[in-house]
Amino acid sequence: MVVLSNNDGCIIARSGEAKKLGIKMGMPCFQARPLIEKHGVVALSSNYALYGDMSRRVMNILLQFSPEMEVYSIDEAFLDFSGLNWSKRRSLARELMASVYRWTGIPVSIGMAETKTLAKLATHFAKRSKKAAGIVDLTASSYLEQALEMTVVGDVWGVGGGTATRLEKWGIGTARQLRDADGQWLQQKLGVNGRRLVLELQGVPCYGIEEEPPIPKSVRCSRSFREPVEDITAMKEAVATYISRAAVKIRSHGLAAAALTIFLRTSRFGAGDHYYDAATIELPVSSQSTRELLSYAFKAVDGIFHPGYRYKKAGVLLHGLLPVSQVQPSMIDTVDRRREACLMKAVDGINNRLGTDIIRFAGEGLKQPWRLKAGNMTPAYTTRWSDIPVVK
DNA sequence: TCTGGGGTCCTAGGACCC
DNA sequence: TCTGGGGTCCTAGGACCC
Repeated sequence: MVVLSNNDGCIIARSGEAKKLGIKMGMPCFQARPLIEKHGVVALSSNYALYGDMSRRVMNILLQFSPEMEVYSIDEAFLDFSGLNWSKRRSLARELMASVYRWTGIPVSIGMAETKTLAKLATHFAKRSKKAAGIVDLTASSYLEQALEMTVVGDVWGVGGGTATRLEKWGIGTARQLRDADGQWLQQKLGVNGRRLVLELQGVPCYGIEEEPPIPKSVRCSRSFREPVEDITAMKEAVATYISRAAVKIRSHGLAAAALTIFLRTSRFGAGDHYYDAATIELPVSSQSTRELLSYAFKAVDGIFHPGYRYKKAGVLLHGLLPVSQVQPSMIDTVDRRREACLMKAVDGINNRLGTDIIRFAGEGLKQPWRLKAGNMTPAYTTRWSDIPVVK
């Protein structure tokens, strides 16, 4: 089985069997099509409502095992187990694994170590080793050397493709060699991140547990289109939809945007005309009102839209985000911000209670033919009444 | 024919200040 | 002949993460 990205474009998750067939991460779906058809691979559209909800359930269980927890991504979290001895850690980890499995049906693996980088490395082995039974503890462990030796440098957390190639050129091919590299020399080569990498691998923590999710500094919403968009009305509908999404998001954090950027692009692939352009507008007063943001966004689209191109993607960025309470008002403001805030609060309230998009802006369009395709979606088992599993 | 989406951090260089 | 020293802020580009 494989899971596809938005628009059923790329392969973004694979079962063990799919990996064995040679289907690569990030591969465009159409390239994998022959393999998929030949071996009867099930290709599912991504179902973020389901994944998000299941993630939230898992995280809530984890929270019961350590109050010091950082939700790192949709399927990863860091927990602080410091101060516990080996046997206590071990039994807690086992209990945690069993609880998540019992309450959600999701198998998890656990890596423990002195630093985040080493803990990530430990999970790598926890996931793969049969003997480990899902738990690997590298804290003051005799296996640490072996694990570092067996890890290629590109698999270390924080080492991407480009850095891995450079490191290998300097004769650093394994995590162990990276740990033993000269920190000062590496700092010259890779900047402060190089130094942190070495220290973290040596067991000196450079990154703490971030319990509070940080307030976003920018919010982006962009999508590829199902069919290329050639008409400015459809383009404005799409941009309005993205603005609307992004605005809901900043309001949920109590933020206002000082500026917005709109970008349009044709396909990045193949021959023919490639076009990309972006326009940024600084607002006279920071705003979180969809209506106001929309009026500027439309002006931006007018400025960069050129008929004749087959646009494949558009997106919006809200930046310069600041808590509403810190927004600098203007003496010559033309917007009644109190009224606007009441309106947005009412709209968000209704949509929260009755379902996303119950109320939306006319500019977002009705038919929205450019909307994503998702050809093989699993039901939203846990977030939609009509999709709820039935016990027979 | 068909190729995702959303973030953060760091650095170098330029402009500017006293 | 010779031309200081110490900062901050902003931006673009690169790298990384999931």
